Amino acid sequence: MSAAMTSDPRATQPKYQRIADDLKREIDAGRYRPGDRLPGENDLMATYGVARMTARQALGVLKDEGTAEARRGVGVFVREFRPIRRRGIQRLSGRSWGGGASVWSADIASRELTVDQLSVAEREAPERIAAVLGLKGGEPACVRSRRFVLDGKPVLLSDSYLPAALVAGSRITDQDTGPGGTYARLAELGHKPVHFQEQIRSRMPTGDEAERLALAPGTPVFLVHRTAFAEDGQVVEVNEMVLDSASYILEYDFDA
Amino acid sequence: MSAAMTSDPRATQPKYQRIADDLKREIDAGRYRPGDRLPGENDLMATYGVARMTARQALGVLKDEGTAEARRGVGVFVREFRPIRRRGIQRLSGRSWGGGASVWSADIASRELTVDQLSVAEREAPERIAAVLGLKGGEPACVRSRRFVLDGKPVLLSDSYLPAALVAGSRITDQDTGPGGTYARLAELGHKPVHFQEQIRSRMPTGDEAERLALAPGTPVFLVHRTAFAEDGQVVEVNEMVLDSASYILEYDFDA
DNA sequence: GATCCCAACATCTCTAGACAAGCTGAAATC
DNA sequence: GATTTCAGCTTGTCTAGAGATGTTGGGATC
Repeated sequence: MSAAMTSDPRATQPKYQRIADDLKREIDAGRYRPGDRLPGENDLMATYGVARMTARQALGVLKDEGTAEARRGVGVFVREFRPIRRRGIQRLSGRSWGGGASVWSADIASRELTVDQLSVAEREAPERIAAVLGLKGGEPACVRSRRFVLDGKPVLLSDSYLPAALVAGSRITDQDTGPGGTYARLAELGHKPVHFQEQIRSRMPTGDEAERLALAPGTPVFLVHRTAFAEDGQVVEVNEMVLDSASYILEYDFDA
Repeated sequence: MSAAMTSDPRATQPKYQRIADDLKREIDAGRYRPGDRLPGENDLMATYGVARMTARQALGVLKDEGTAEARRGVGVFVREFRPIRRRGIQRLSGRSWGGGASVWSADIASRELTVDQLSVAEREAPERIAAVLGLKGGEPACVRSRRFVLDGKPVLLSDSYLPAALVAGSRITDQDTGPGGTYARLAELGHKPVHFQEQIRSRMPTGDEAERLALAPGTPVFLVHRTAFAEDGQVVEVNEMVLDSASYILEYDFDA
């Protein structure tokens, strides 16, 4: 979507998007600095010859992104803290505050974390997963369910879903975790995951979860729902994880 | 139903907001479930007697929140992965952070997250905080404790620690959240935070936390420990937060 | 000098249309 | 029966206005 932006400005791109891009470009170039006033609705109407709603929509893009903020009766201003480039590193560390054993880094290289239960199947995914993966009409998914242990203690349940069509005929189903695991295989198939989104919830475990993770009573679990996107924006994997909150802390780094 | 629309006994609320609230209420009540189709633009125009742009704006509120998604040519649907059951969920995404009205960004700005309890003091910080901040020998920290409410429900407790020497004489202690908040002030003082690290834990709340957040029994809390670094690597702020896990989902985006 | 009022200006809300673009299902065709 | 076409639905984009509401600064008043 954004690829066509720079390469083909003539392509049917909404006016409001073009105006928003122009503004962002000028901000990036330092023409407008944090705290500066941006052209307002009236300015954009005059400059670009568009209607108020269109100018508003353009400014709305910047507002939604957090790049700009409007002060009613005053004007639109560049915000002090612009959106980050979301280049975070994901780490799942065991215990201790200052960062102890990093068991999971960006390249998903696992150290002491090992798999002790594994099942692979091709079947229909739950509705919520299928929707995210873009599977229609009972199209099957490749499902890998795993349990991970750390120092002999089970700490993580993971269900990984991939579109079956994506991995048809490959040996991805046999792959274990590790540097040469799922993601490397996806890359070989031309579907290298380059962007990730994680949603984290917390709740009390179900009876089954408590048993499989050998949880002490009163220990909540993390639910991590990760979506992996390829370069073209396609969802190539959905991973649902249940983590023992007594064994894990989640760590994220990012820049302003 | 439309009778209530015409007269506004309470403060005049925008039509689009009222319509959006109606929809959200019905979703919360289970009248529309995830995956269900919502009334579209035409439906809302007919039901509420508003123009298309107004109906669109109402649906835009749900879209921005992540409650609903529109499929062009098809309709508007309740999302599978809603931020949360109830309406007050926030995204604490990396994206949001940097964009932030100091702390929370665009999302929250449009969603009435307000401070309802505030205390500022200069005192010694707990050991673990003082260590991270690099304070020695009882050097004091500036501590801002806040409780945030969303739609009248308390959802977040926040303790922010800054080296007192860093903010001596400034009015940072008076600042509230918002565009000109703590981070903007730090930037003015030459200690602009540029890098962040977050550690997330989950556990059952203490009695005090449960009371202050009005938690339902069996609801765990998130603990977010955020460290903010300036350009030179110095730690300029430590923020410890307790979040109602029933009201919040944490969301992170990152690239490989 | 201090206070109040107000006009100018900004964003916000809303209208009543219009056409474009994408999806779906049914009818027509092969 | 299988395929293609197309009408009718949907959301997306856009216009040219209008009034409401909030902010600001200057001028008149006290």
